[in-house]
Amino acid sequence: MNYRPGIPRYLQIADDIRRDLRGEGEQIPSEHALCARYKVSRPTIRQALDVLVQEGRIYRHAGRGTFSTAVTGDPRMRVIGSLDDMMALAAENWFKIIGREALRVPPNIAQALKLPPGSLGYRVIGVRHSENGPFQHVTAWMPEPIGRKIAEDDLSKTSLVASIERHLGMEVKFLEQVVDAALAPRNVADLLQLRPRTPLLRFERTYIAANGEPVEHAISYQTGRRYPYRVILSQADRRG
Amino acid sequence: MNYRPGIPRYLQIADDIRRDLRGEGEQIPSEHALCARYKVSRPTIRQALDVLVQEGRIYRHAGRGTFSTAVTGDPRMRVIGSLDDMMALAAENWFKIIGREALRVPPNIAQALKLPPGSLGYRVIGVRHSENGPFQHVTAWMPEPIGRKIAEDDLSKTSLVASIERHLGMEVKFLEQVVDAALAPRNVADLLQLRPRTPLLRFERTYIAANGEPVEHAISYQTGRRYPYRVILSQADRRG
DNA sequence: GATGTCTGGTTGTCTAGACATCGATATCAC
DNA sequence: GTGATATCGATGTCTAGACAACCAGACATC
Repeated sequence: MNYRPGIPRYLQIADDIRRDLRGEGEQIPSEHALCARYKVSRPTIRQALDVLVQEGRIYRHAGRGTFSTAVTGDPRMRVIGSLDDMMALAAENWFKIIGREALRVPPNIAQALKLPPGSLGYRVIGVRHSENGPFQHVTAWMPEPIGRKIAEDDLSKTSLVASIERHLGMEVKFLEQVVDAALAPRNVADLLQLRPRTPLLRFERTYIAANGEPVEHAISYQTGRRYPYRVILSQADRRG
Repeated sequence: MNYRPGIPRYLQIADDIRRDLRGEGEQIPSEHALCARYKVSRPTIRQALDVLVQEGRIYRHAGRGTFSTAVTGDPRMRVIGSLDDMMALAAENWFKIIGREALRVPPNIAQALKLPPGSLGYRVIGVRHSENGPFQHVTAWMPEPIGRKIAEDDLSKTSLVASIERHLGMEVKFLEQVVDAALAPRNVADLLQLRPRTPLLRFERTYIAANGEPVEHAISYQTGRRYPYRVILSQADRRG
């Protein structure tokens, strides 16, 4: 294998092994064998395998070996958190902006964004459409400096979080979310072309950067279409 | 530091560092300094820090240092997947079983559990209660061999998945979930002491073991109480 | 004052092993 | 045959470094 310079070997090896996975629970070569094949030391191989374990594509069993998981890859099934907008599973969808402006933040938003009460914020309201029509109503707030930076961006195709990450130069690392079921408010029902009092999913999300700073708070209503996702349970999740 | 035998050092070090985290975005000692403090080599320190990065408690910045995350620890806020029953956030809750029996599985359940049509399965129906009353209605199916093994377990205090993991000797690693909003069916509304046509969250979950084998499929209705959780977004999530 | 450069410290990647522990298999004793 | 034991190969943990890439701040230069 010829390694491309500038890219860590363990990532290149992980990519190579991932390509070869059959996804049928088969055993993959031992770490020692992979050392020989890729001509690297065992810690490097282990680092590559760690990536795949983290992705849920393989699992290890001490004393037995390493195996690929037999999870079928339903393309609609995404790992939670893979998208700003986790409802955006339709192949084609776009965001229609209804309003974007700088405003003083209401108290509950100020608390979520850790801003002083009465601060200036930036609000974006819009509706997400698929080829079948509108399916999501979003009200997003962010601190005013962030809003000013993304003000010129075209948000119809990219996502808010992607735009924020680019301007902030920092990874968005956490998503805190509250979900419940609610009957469609009048204005939302109108925009989503639904009868009033249709049951909807209501998400309240706060996106948080790696340093713990909240960067966006959004309230969204989704139509009752089914909303599938996959969670990879990790050991860390179980410690509580 | 005195290391306890039988427990990997990197885990003991991670525990020790975690205890000292202030959670205010402060810089923690450099890896070199930690090597000196804990008298281990740098790869071991890095392995310990990897655990904390994975948990979202710290983040690294190449060339600058390592910092604790300033995420406030709302105790109601749990990492998704931390519990079999993610609604079980109430300090006290218990599960009242309405029925448990071996039955032929309906076609949609057979598909989810990857069983041949018409196979024998094991069904558990119950209601989860908190001190405030019933809040969740569950219909869980599992393959008959698994059901037989857990048949004698007391499920009122433990969770189904914990029971399955113990009997199976394998970790449950994936959760595939579909969520939507629905109006309460009559029988569910009765058992949850709600008016008919109350909007409810409806979850359809498949729990999958590390080898890809489905071990449980559950359909549950939750009352409209708010349902908060935290997601740690990882790099792996973004590739999909 | 603004810009570029050097420097020290940090994390990122990688080597070449060592020993421990676990699990399945084969062998041996009964 | 059956059960205990030995063995072997697998992953798990750990050492003691090396060099690279990156960042911030000090310093010199324009």
